[in-house]
Amino acid sequence: MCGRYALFSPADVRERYGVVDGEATVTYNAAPSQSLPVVASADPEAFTSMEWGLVPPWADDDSDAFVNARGETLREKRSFRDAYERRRCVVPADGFYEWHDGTPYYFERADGRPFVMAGVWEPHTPETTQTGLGEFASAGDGPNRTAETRRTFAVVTAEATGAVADYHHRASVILDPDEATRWLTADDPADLLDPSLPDLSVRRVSTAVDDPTVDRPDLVDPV
DNA sequence: CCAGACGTTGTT
DNA sequence: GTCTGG
DNA sequence: CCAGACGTTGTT
DNA sequence: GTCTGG
Repeated sequence: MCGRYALFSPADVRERYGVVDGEATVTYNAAPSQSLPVVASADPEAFTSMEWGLVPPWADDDSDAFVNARGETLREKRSFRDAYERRRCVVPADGFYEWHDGTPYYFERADGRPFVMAGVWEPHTPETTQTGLGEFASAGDGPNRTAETRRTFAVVTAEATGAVADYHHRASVILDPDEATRWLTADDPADLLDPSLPDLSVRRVSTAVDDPTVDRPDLVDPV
């Protein structure tokens, strides 16, 4: 956890978490490297698209991207400290998937409501690549054009509690609306990093979810 | 001092 | 076995 | 998280 | 960029 989730009630997320701007597309199979809606501390009332897989400030490319960041050490680790201090975010979801002995399970809140997971984000500007060939350099952009800056994020994890602990020892940090506001606006909301999960229900789902390119509503149906 | 790491997950 | 791509 | 690739030569 | 290891 957490390496796959679903988000299909963005309107409910808006209502519960006070998100008034931005777009959020529905997905039943959100996977790392995809562009997904998050809410960033810089703009706590809007969905913003970011790529799942935080590229640390010192890294040149995606090969050092991190899907998760451990809450226990988030404040100290070089890869995440700066992001924790200045660039937190929350990641909206209706539920998440967990694999156990090769079988996928879907977890959602017992009350069926969507929630948000604690995250951190980091901007990443790819190395400007020089072709050295005039015929390519003249194809629209100046030779010293700054490459497009991407925004990348990681989901914060903690020790699993409750039903999830029977399946995995790690789980995403889930925040209720008040906690989400604090995560996005407080100076040092370290107390939120030692959470207990809300009541969750779990059900076995189809192995169709294994393939991260498959996206359809019945992925969350019980089997 | 410089070199090299810098991180997470699970390991049916 | 390990890395990349989604 | 899982799935799928993982490579070379010369090439009109 | 910054920290750790040697």
